[in-house]
Amino acid sequence: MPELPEVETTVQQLRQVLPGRVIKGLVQVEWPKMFKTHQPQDLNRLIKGEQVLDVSRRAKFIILGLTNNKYVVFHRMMSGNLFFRDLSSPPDKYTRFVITFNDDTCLRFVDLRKFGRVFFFLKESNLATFFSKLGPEPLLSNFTFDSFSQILNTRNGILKSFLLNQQFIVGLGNIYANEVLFKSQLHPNRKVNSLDETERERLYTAIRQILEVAIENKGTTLSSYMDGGGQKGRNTELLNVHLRNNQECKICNSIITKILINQRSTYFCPTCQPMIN
DNA sequence: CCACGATCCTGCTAGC
DNA sequence: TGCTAGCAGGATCGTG
Repeated sequence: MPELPEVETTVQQLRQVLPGRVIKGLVQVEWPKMFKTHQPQDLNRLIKGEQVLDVSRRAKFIILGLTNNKYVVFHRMMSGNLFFRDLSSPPDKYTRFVITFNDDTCLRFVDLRKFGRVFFFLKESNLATFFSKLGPEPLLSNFTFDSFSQILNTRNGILKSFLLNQQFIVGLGNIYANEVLFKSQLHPNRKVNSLDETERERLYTAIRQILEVAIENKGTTLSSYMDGGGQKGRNTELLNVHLRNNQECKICNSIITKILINQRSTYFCPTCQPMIN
């Protein structure tokens, strides 16, 4: 899926076009399993006539805030995209459902692998409950080094797995976890509780820098990711390790190595990220 | 608490 | 050329 930078990019763009529009209906539902809280026909009835007030993000979820305290939440998982289109624009392949608006525009959920998910909530409190198990947002000011360090204190698993677990910190996926570890000069198989103060600081700083730069570049496009207007991200060429196995490290010319951690491909430089414990 | 595997899907590509 | 195994940006659930 899109990770935090790709979700944030989409949210910023949808925020410019969706607020103020009135929902006409939910149509062209061709994969009902994506709807996790309501049947599509019920959701159609619940959102019809409501106006979009705002578009926001929590972790990798995209939230449409509607009138009457209604919230539609999307998760794009691995291959999902949200495209704002005119009704008359050419069809997007792999469109799984469409939310239409009164002015003949629409929002298309396009998702090759059909892993994407849709949720609906009827009060902000229910939305908060839904998000309650998520860790902190790494780019918010309340994500301080001290708070991060406290989370690290309670863990003793593998570092890469820790970064991918949304209960501890949200927004990182496989690409950016690999890139963050490279920038931090930390081996992905390090134990979380083995990091000293300096290493924790490097990790904390890298998380924020990697994500911020990726957002500035409107995300990373590997194959299917596109932003809300159907544009590719520009961050791809900045990748230092992800998908670069058997290529030279841009810093030290060592050969980038690929290993598996939790069934996920993990790329690192054995020289810049030595295994010490 | 943690690790690991299976699962949900489709398409692309590397290798034979 | 044609087939197939393996892999892909994520998350959840069950088992040990």
